[in-house]
Amino acid sequence: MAKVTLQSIADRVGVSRMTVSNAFSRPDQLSAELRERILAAADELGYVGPDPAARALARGRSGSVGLLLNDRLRQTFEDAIASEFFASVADALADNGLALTLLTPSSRAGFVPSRDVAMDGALVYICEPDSTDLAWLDRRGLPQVSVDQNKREGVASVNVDDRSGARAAAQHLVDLGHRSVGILTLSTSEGDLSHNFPARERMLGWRAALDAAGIEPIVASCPYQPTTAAREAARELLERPDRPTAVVCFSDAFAAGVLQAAEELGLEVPADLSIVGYDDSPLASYSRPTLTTVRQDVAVKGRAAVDAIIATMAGEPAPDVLLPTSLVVRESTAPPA
Amino acid sequence: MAKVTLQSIADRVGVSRMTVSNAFSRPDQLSAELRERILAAADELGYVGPDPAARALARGRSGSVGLLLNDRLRQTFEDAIASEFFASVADALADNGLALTLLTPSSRAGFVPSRDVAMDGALVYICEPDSTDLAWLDRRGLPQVSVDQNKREGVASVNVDDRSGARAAAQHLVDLGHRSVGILTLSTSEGDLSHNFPARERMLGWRAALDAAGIEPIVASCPYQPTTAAREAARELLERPDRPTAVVCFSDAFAAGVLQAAEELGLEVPADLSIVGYDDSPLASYSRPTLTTVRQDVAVKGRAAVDAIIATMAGEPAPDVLLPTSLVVRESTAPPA
DNA sequence: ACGCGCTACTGTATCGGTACAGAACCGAAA
DNA sequence: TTTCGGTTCTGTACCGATACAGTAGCGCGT
Repeated sequence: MAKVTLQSIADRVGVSRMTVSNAFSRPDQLSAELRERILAAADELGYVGPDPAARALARGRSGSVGLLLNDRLRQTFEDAIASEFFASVADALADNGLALTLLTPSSRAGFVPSRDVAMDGALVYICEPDSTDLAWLDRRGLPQVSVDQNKREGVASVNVDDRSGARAAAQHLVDLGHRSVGILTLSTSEGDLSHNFPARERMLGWRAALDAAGIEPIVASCPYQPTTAAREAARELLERPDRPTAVVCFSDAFAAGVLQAAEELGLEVPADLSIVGYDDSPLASYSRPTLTTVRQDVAVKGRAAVDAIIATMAGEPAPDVLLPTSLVVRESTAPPA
Repeated sequence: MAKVTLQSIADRVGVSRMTVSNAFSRPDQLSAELRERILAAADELGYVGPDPAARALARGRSGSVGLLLNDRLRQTFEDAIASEFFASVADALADNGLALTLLTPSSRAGFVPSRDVAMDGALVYICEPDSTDLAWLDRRGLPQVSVDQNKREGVASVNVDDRSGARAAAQHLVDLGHRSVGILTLSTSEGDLSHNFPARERMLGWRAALDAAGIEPIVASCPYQPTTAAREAARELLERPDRPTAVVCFSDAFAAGVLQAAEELGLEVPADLSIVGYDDSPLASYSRPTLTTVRQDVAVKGRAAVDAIIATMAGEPAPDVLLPTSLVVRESTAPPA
């Protein structure tokens, strides 16, 4: 059987194609009675609804929003926080009649998602600021929102107030009486934290509190993956002669690595070592002892990102959102021995 | 400035629009020299590349594959296994020049992702077999692959050999000498496990091993979310007068709930209670004690699903894949006291 | 009887590409 | 010289919808 299009339905009912289109897309443009007849005929012919591709071309928008990541997803998702953000974004978009399309790097020559995938806007989540993908988005003139990244001129942004969060984390240790504090932060490929918003802000926050207390931290770092890297970096930190009595970490996963290292070295947490994580991921509650950490509301972040991209697509001025954090004190911190 | 299209470039270079199209999409159709000139002109005019929407309409395919889920993503992603699968799918698709679009339920009236989103095929991941979304996919005649679901006639499927995995888990407990075993499985909204492939197969596997040993299990169940439900269900199970000496669980998250309940009740794991999880999610290694569990290779599952959808889209016969599992013995199991 | 505003429907011109069949040209084999 | 195959480029006909302006008919106030 031939493909069913608006035209075939129009012919069947004896109206113009435009009227059939309106029956589906602008019900207020025709009488209810005629609309019923058209829909019935469409159903009878096995019509599914206006073809999304054709509609996208004619309307000039595709109804989907891209999410740009520099890393492969498998890596990104090792941390539950990323996937939770993701989920929140997808749900919020769906409620606004938009679909989420993932733009992850492709190994296939000639296929560049940020250039070749139809979308009306994009969320830029974890990207090098000078990535070619970003350049394609710019070139297409697509509305963008950058999340957990440095602001770019004229681009909407959604960020977490990581500096305050980290400051609270470090202050908590200071208040408990710690005077020797370690920092386990993220080591980026460039060796330069300044372009990574969370890494830079958290560092500034930790140092702000420690500086005020006259404490010079011992800094260690490790890459985002694999998970074992955190444990090894933590071992080194804890085997130093001037072993700190407390450690603040870039994430809960890093903190879990410190916990493992402490266990291996026979250190009691929090009696011998206090640990503070970041994010309040599920991990923070599952681990033993449970982790003191800085909570960020990832669901809210996702919704904020969606609100921002929708506003930007509507031509409204680019908002800059900064979301609050809160310290969650659990079992992994205590005064020093 | 007016929008740059193939035609503007053609006019600029003095060739036909078709030749410009070929310069981008079929480089072998024209001389290298002319192609260079065309690309240079395109670059100069600020052309980004063939418009994805127009290309989708003309070619008859959109270059993206949908992932259909019945639940909201936020819920689905509470389990790391789902997001890992997801990530693996996205990465594998990208390597094949395809994008991944998420089809999650929308609260917006008139927007039905499975009907309204452009795609060339769909992976059906967690869906009621009689969902309307599935019906739309069918009606569109879209190639499908169902994952972790019962096979449907003529639809490709990718499943894990959950029955064998569960049997191995239960057999492990039998071999350790347990004679009183609890099962904490998934309770579905319908109260009927038969339509949920993993739930049914795991139950059949557990029972197969236990039946052979003449053991009648004590069965408890709880919903997939929230996470606390597992702990509560586990408490009930462990407070029975005939408390089992071991429990097999539907997932590692469930097992973690049992672990928490045991802790609350002052039971030592594995001395007083053995626990076996399922999936070998990160949780299984993080928890204390570490969890004995059944490993499934989610990355392989994702790649298999992608291979299957690509084959199906190419018109090849629908494959039925069944992936192996393996028992991973860690600290949470031991002989009964 | 006339003009007015409304609702209900239609005609035409895109949207920006791709497929496919051919035309023009050129060197080599017969 | 003719024929033939191959490369390179062109013309035309879609792909399946939507936007927007326009027309027809109708009730209504005057």
